[in-house]
Amino acid sequence: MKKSVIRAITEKLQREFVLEKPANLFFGHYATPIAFSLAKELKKSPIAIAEEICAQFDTGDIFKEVTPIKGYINFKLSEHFLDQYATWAIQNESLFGKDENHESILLEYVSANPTGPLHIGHARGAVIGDALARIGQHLGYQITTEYYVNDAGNQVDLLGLSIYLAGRENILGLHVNWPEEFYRGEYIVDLAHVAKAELGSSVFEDEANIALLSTWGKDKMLELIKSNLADVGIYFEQFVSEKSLYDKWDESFIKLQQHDKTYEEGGKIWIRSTEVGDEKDRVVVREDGRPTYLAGDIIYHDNKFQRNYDKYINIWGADHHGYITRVKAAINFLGYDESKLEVLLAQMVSLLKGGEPYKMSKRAGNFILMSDVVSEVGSDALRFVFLSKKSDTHLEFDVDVFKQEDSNNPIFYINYAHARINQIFAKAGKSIVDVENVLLKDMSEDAQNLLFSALLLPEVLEDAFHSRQVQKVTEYLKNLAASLHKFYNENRVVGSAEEEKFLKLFAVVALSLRVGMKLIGITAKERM
RNA sequence: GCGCUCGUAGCUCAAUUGGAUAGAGCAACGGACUUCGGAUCCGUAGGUUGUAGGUUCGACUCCUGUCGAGCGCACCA
Repeated sequence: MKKSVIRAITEKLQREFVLEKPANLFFGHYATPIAFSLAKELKKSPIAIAEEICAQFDTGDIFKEVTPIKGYINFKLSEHFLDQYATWAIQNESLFGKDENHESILLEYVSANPTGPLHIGHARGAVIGDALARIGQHLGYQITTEYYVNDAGNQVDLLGLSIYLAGRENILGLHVNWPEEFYRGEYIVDLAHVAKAELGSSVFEDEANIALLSTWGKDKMLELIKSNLADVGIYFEQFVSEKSLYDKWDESFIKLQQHDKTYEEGGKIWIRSTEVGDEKDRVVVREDGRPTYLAGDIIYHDNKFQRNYDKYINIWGADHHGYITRVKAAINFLGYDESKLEVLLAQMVSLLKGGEPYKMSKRAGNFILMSDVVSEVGSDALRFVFLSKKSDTHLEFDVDVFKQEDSNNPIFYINYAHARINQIFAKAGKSIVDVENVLLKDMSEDAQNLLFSALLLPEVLEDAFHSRQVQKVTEYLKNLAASLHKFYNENRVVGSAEEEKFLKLFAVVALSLRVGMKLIGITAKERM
């Protein structure tokens, strides 16, 4: 819809312009403030320019009216145009909102350490990444989703040690001196019991088995993470193991050396990240020859860029923000265009329970499991809460309040609108094919506005994806549902003279609700 | 101390990325059905967009200062 409008206006103006939607539909469906920017150039008042431009347009197929108001140029679409689009949309549901972008994008998200179950903070990035992937794919982008598995390093070792010690204490009944840092939480003890069943309790008798328990535990945790994700309908196309990339270190290291971006000092190898604004240079290989985490990420991003995507999106928890400069530096030093990497930060989620703050930490056992919240409120509600907020705002909510949400939950509100439309069709004894060719003309202003809103989904999706702000979709769905409920309360459908027109109109609304919900990972209900 | 993110109605959040009168939901109050499902709708009230400047036709949005919150500031990941 927007594209047709832009094409028609470009034909007349022969120049770039900003097209926006007026705050109030009373002005028109679309508007452009171009007269303001032309004012200086033409040395005339915006109001005069707007009037002149409007005179160039003749009302025809697309526009019913083109009017200047206070310097803005407003476009009102013709019913004929809206009706044609509506008919097409109803008859081509699977194509509605589709587009033909060809950009290829590698989307990496979640990538939580395989040392424990996912917690509520991970869920935010997970849900946002998944929605972006769904929307992007719908718009034609070639999106590959990927999970980077940190299966090497201290954290995994610590997991093995924690299971080992938990086994000694809980299964062998031995006294254990716990180190300062280890993984707490009952899942470690559970793991120890599973280890006993699968590996035998003797595994806890020799500390040489810690390495085995690390690998074993990591695999178990990855399985658990996958099932946590599956519970909210998230499936990754690829998992990339950090460990498996270490073979390629030499290759990446040579590139860095060739560009003179590393140096040796104190027996360690450093990367010159200060050259591109980092606070200090970073160690990539320790004195004992073990690579640091950053080395792993350098190889990984080298590997990513070799796969030659048009763009790379990483969704990280906001606590990793300080890491962006380093990784971008590395990408630059490897000889790639670091602007192709976009890092979206999912801000911290602060949870309250009964007004008490919850401190979330993976190392302490005191965090809220994503799976607990999902089983309490369901996947749909969890998704909707996270998708309704910009990812970079600090989000705070009380679990108890979240649990209470039932009829006040916006999901119910939207589903109700969708189910309601189905009920009306049933009541009228008609189906969509009976009304899809009805001409939508001479409708009230309200009906036309509702139709226009319902047809906006494609451009909302485009906007949401471009700006990487999925809350635009949930916001749209809430508004569309509200418009439907309002219209329903003010207009009798079944039995009225305009029954068929309204049914067709409602069919378009239901279509947008259904497609929009599907793209945020929620299935619209036919009845409630 | 330095850096990143954020600060909008009592609460939780939007605001077409620099555009027209800053909008929703919750909470509060007052209304609307012998109903196409009231799980809905209508109305009232609620704001100096943390604060002080600046940029311009125009600022919640951009710049500078300042206050406050969260998170970082590893040879952990």
